[in-house]
Amino acid sequence: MGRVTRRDAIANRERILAAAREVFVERGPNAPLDEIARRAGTGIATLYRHFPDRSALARAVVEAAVLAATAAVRAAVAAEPDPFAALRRYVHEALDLGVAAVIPTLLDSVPQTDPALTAEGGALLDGLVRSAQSAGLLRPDVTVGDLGTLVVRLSRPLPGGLPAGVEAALAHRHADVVLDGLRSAAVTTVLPGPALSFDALRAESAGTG
Amino acid sequence: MGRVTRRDAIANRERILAAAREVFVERGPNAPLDEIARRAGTGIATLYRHFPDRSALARAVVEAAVLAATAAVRAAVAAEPDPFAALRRYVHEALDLGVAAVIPTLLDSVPQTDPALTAEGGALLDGLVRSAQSAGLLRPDVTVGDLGTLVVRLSRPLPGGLPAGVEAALAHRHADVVLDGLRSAAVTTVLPGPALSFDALRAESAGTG
DNA sequence: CTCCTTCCGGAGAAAATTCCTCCGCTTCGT
DNA sequence: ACGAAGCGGAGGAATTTTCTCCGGAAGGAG
Repeated sequence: MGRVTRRDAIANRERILAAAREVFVERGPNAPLDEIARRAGTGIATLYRHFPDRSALARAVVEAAVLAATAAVRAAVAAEPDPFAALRRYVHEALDLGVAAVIPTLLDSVPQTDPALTAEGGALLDGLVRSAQSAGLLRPDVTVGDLGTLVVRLSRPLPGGLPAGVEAALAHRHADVVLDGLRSAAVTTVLPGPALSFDALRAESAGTG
Repeated sequence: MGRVTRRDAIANRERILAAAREVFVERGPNAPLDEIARRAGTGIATLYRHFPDRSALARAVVEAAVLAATAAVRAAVAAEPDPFAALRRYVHEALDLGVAAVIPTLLDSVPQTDPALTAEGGALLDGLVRSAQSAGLLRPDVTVGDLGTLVVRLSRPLPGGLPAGVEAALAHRHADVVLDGLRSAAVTTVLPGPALSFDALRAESAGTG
């Protein structure tokens, strides 16, 4: 009894996930599912067939995003011996994947996510930050939380609707400005305000909706 | 015939404008007007009384935002002889005013805005950028467009709903990172991608909706 | 303090949007 | 070429959003 899934079905599922990632980032966790289907180039019924309701779709999007981000950190660490270079590679890669902003957007629409899911990527990134700081390459007053939220800021599309190509090019451009600001050599003032880890950020965000 | 406007009416108008600024930034140009009224602490009828329709409200919000931003540049120039310090002051002030992100959000929902409105602020900021670059303080490969869009990235609330205080503190913190990355001393690579002025940005954004 | 004018708030009908299922047709894989 | 799996879109139900109407509250002049 070959339990086979058809190729077009797999491809559609993939395109729906990608479209959902974009639309959720642009329009928030309550974005209309019709628009996701439209952007994926499928009918709305296909979306409902693959994901019985919004929360199932959200869950799948978050899971895919976290896995992709984790893989990107792992790849960056493997490819670059210099920890700051690894950080830099990760940031640009995360922008290309378009994977960062959707995670905080959907995390609290997705109850009881497995904490093990985010653990590995968080730990890897944290290690990268620490070793870049030990090597004197990354300014000592930033945290993993800053890194993550800066990438979120960089990867959200700007309001006003730029064409995708310009949007992406600007993001990489601005990432390089931010990365230059993150080097130890760039420090001119000690950063104000709360130095929050990922966990502290999640704890804070419990308060407001 | 004292043509007087009552004080509570003026106060309500102001609170609606402030709420609209926030809500438009968070939920986009089609945000429900009910939510704006609710956040302003007024009834929905009061909103409609002051602003006959969505586009009148949007127009008023944009106008107020542009005027406030222009005043902020002017004040920064007046207060700081050092052009980079003026830039820095402007960035932080713009974050406090919460005024940057709403402009691109609403600009194309507001047809036929007076170009003279944005002209002064744009010219002032452009002059500031140029003189900071001439003085060798600001990296030469950034444009006013970069400045503006970076401030937009910094002033949008992060997805996931942090409490307002944390949100603001993080924004100022990240602004300092970005500002350090904008100094001439920070340059490690030439910035990739398009170096767009404000006008070029507006021209680009005509394409996609 | 009182009266008149201006303004406010919320109810609720109408309009618009969004959800989500059903079923005839298409495409895949063998 | 046949059977099974998957697809798309129509369309009614449910939800959200718009926007007006009017009884009552609140500001301000005298």
